[in-house]
Amino acid sequence: MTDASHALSALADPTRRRVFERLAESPASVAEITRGLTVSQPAVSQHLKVLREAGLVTGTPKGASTVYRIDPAGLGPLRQWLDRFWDAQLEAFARVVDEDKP
Amino acid sequence: MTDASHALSALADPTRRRVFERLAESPASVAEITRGLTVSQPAVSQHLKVLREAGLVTGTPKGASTVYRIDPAGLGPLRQWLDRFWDAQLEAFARVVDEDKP
DNA sequence: GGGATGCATCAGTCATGACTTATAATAAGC
DNA sequence: GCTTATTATAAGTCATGACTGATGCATCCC
Repeated sequence: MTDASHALSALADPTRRRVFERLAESPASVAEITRGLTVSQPAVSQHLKVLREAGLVTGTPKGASTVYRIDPAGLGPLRQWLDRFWDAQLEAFARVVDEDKP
Repeated sequence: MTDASHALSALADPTRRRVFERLAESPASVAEITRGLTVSQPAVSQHLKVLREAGLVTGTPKGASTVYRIDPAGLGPLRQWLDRFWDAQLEAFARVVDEDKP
């Protein structure tokens, strides 16, 4: 029902959102991600851990470094959750229209 | 670009999400919302303020009470933001497929 | 008008989490 | 093998924000 909660709380943080947006452009290592930000490397690793546990990104070891990429299925639950309210809104609107009938 | 940030941080909180979900079913007063939860009335008012400032709900005074309802346009930016990554993912996939060609 | 109800704001408490530096662990290159 | 590079974890600090009770302010009803 609300497995979107993980995605929501993960993406609520601005820094974590920037990490996610960075990976949306192309896969990158932790060092590469860190270069684009103003926080330390451990901070980036911690953010990546949260994003990983939320199913939003995946990390695959590549030699000494680890390449992170977006998990395509990660945003699914959030999208679904959002659509529920979209539908609910349409229902509510239909209800109001219905009440206007004699 | 990321006006979705307000919506994200607003919906990241579980209690606030429950308030939002409650209003998705039907408009309600603050007292009615509070009845469905386990937090105090001031807490609900504070959550409603955040949701209001995020453009997710609207409150209209009705006599002594205030009726809150979902703002249909509120989730728009968040949906749009989400779709950006959906598209980016498709692009990335197309790029990979392209690279496989001789 | 006076009491009651419904909501918002104030002030204060407390937990969570975002960040830091330091350090451990693993892999690559000389 | 030893140094260097890359990442993950540990420990600690600090700010933010979610909650509470108390209070102010309207509005309705008698």
